[in-house]
Amino acid sequence: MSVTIKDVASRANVSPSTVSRVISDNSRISDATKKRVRAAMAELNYQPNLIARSLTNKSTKTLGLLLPGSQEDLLLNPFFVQAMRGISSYAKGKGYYILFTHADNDEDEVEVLTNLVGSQWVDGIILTTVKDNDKSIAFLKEKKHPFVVIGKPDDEEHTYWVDNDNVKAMFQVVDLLIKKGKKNIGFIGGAHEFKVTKHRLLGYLKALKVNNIKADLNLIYEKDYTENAAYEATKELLEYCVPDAIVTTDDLIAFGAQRALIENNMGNISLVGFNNTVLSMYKIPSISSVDINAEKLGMFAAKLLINHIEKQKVDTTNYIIDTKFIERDSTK
Amino acid sequence: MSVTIKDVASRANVSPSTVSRVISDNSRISDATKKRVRAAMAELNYQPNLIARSLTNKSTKTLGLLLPGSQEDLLLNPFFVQAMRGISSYAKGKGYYILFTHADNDEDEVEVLTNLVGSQWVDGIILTTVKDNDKSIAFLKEKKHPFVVIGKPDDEEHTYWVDNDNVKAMFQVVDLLIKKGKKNIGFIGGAHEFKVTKHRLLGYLKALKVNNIKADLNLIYEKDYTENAAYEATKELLEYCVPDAIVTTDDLIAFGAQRALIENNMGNISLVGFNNTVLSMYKIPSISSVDINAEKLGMFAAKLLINHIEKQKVDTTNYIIDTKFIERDSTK
DNA sequence: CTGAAAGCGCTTACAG
DNA sequence: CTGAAAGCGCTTACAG
Repeated sequence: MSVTIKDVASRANVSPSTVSRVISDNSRISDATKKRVRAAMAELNYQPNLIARSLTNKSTKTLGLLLPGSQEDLLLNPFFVQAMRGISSYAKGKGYYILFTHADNDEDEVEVLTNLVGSQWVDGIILTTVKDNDKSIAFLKEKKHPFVVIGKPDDEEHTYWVDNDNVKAMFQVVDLLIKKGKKNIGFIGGAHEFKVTKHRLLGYLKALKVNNIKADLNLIYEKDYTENAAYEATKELLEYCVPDAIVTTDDLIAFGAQRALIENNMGNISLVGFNNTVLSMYKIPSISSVDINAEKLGMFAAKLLINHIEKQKVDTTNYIIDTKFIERDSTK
Repeated sequence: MSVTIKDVASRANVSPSTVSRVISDNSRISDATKKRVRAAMAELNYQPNLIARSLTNKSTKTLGLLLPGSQEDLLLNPFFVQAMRGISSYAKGKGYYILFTHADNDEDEVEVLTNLVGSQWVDGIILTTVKDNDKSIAFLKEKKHPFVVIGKPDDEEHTYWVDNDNVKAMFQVVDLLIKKGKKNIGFIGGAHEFKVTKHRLLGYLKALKVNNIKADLNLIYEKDYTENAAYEATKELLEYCVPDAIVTTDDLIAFGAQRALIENNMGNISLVGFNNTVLSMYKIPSISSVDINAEKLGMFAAKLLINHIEKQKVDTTNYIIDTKFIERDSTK
């Protein structure tokens, strides 16, 4: 059916081995032969069969991307698409394909990974969320299968990972609010099981402590990453007290919080989102947020993984991607 | 390194051929042998190497998904993630993997496809947007490579595709608005090059015609699929006249339109979005929208493609996915 | 500088 | 009911 290395060989009057060497631009092949073979390839419109190559090389040049399946709406968070774009761009530049899979639920995740690793489809795997005692990480470590994780894992030393400094990023936000005279600051985060929630909460607590403000657990909520869960949490919070400000771990959460605030005519209470999604800019008032550079997170995840796979000497096991506070009307 | 069919064979004292037949549950193998071989597979934790299998079978059991790269923000539209989820779910159920690639720009698209097809990585390809004289479609047809397209192509008869009935969906929206007494209705769509914009515009025009309202080109805008482009278009529109209602081809566009309306104290003008994204529900006023069932579009795209690849007899070359008008405050 | 041969891990037509 | 052999399309150590 399609043209193979043999067809090229016979057309150029050389052996298949020679054609293969021309493809890899082996220096021991004469220029004359190279020219002839390349002409034949062009005439026949030859493209190497990558499956065959993968089998001999024991490398598929593809990366597996595991998306979370646990929470229905999690995937709708623009973070994932942005990270995917970063991953995809970098991988493409290095000649890698991306295979993407999703888990249906938490238990399913390890099963998906088992199949992926066992089938030998991918050279390495990118995990997009991290939890405490993460089972996927444990599994891949045990299998000694190359992987990288977006988010800070338990074992920072022996895992490849990329992340923002979420503690610091949230610390700066809360510290700034305190400097502006806010004392009573609410915290509305995503589910506690995710490391990212934990780290941002730590930054919040640290800022309070540094500024000698006692933390009040009644001001702290950890729910789902949805607009509605955040709306409900904020209503609860408002029943408890009227805060000076509310910080959140995601713009979607900030949107829900803003809705509750506006409903209670408290639209002027300071509010901060996270991840700086497009729509935060267009809210009324526009919502301050922290740009976490999701695309860059993806790019560096791919970079770290590919370096590792190709056994480049890597001087680090992780990258910390910079964040940036974007101030808008909601904190002015 | 990893365990192969040979290892299983020697452990079970049979030939590799027999092991292979047990894997495919060939009926000519005795139950006793099957049991023995399966035990060996379990003990050794054997999983077939799918790359090797692909090479012999000339089928990779993976589908290529091409995402648009032309417009930076297009991908942030929740539609794509929802469609991806549908594709991924269906494919997973049928034992297919998804390879995803993106084009950097329009010209790049055919090049990406050339590589994908030539490398023989995928059994079929899913295209997620359709334009007039779509080059990607032309290319895949010429190569006779199996593919399916989300959106209605030029050649409806000889292409596999899934789509909503966008003409009808928009017709119903506009017809309803007219029945409610609106006459002067603005239309703000995405870029004209996309079929989907065209079809929704057709539905708009048809509804006007059926109701004997003359179309006014000054009420019609076709810009990018971004909040901001829509905001600008709406401002322009408002300078021209004060409409009774505005229909759009996307929620993101409706968001931008709403912002312009509210700024001009015209928040009470009827407004309709499209694609029914989560946030439309939480806008103030909440925005009516059309649910296009993106996940179902994805599922049926995968279904159609897989049927085609596996040469199931398919009684149709396309599926029309139902839409549903979700009425909210913006049209009450 | 080039070729023949072996091998990657499967599947399947052929033979018994 | 089972096995030996050939083949899928590459790459590379070995030989010359």
